[in-house]
Amino acid sequence: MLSEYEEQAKIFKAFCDEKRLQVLELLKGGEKCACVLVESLGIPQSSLSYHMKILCDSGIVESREDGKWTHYSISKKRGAYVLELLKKIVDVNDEPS
Amino acid sequence: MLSEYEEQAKIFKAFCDEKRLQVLELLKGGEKCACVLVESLGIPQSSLSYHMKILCDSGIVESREDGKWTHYSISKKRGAYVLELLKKIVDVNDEPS
DNA sequence: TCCTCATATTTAAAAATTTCGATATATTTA
DNA sequence: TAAATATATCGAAATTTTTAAATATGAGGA
Repeated sequence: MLSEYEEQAKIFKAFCDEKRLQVLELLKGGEKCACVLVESLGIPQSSLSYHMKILCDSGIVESREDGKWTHYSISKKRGAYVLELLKKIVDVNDEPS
Repeated sequence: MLSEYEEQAKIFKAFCDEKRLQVLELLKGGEKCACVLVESLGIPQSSLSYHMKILCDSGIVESREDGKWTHYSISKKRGAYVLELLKKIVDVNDEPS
């Protein structure tokens, strides 16, 4: 079981890598198959698979299996959650005047 | 010069480490001196300094020198910027119905 | 000036992450 | 059933990040 900070760190890991940000940009346009992502990023299939695992583990990306294919998409619900989380982190408690 | 994705990845690096999340939590309560942060986190001074550099490089934390002391605080402006950035990343373009 | 204190930087080692070829698994097609 | 295809996983190497002791810098205070 992870501590709260470890949990949060894991979520934000999704966003602190160039390749993963590229994937997210592509998924913004809608669900994509792994084969499309491999092609677009120009990296080996196993490398993409590694990054997709991290994205899915963070919860920001969901996968849907369809026969041989795996389709990935951004989880709107998780996106909203992560936004709220970040808001709590960066919103400073203003000192009472 | 960094690519756009590298730039963004660098910003989010601030949030993907347990120690740095702890620091941010402490800074939520207002500006803190490095000595207070070292004490609270219970890590060597050089380690704190390392993490503070990453936080400052990402822009989310600002430092203010006052004689021997360095005081750190969360940048509200940068916080708002990072929130907007994340919003753009996770907000899916809905398909037209 | 000399000493002490707060912090940054250097350095080397340790740990974690990333890469990518090879292999495994599962599904569709011939 | 055999071959081809899509993807996941393994394993080793490469790279990056993190740690922490040692050292450097620079600002008071004696």
